[in-house]
Amino acid sequence: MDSVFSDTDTSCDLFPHTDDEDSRGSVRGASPQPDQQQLQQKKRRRGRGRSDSTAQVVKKNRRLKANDRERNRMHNLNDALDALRGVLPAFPDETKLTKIETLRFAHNYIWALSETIRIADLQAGKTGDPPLLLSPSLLVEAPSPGSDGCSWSSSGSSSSSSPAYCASSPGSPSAPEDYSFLQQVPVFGFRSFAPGIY
DNA sequence: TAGGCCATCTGGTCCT
DNA sequence: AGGACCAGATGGCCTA
Repeated sequence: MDSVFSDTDTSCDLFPHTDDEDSRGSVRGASPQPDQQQLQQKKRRRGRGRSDSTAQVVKKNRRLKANDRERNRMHNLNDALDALRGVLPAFPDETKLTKIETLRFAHNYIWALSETIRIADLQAGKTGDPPLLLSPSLLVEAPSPGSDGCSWSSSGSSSSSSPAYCASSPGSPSAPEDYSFLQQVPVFGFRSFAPGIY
């Protein structure tokens, strides 16, 4: 991963004498259309000499800065995705979830937890017990949201029940058998949940 | 080798 | 004007 970043970071600096179009043609386009190639050659020929005007330099610098920001933005997005992976129950085979799998799994995980709460509340209502937003059994049986503490609360947004769940749950890594309650939920099966759920 | 996944670059659009 | 966000394009890596 880091090597990839560093590679492209340096590649970012590998555009010392090319404007945007040139960089696209030479670096990205493995097989540009012949016409485009000719155009680019013409451009390059025309561009020799004084062509690297200050306007072009400014444009190039802006592009590089934009690339850098975009890279950071995507890194932030991936960090958030990693944090989400950390909160979700780990797979027994420890294969890293892909991005789309992470999102779908999170979706189903939240749904399953909501269902569990709903069912627990229903049962509490039947037995005459005081209705609990979060039943003790859920807190015992539910898998820990993550080993690195609770990131639910950091979102600080709409879901008011999540922090309570987190606060009551010791953030210890869960054994695979801890997820049995999730697998009882129809949608949940490790890796089998995914495509076409929503 | 084909297909999936990913990182990056890029230009366009919207927002501040 | 500059930054954030987005989608398309491209190439690399990995796996079945």
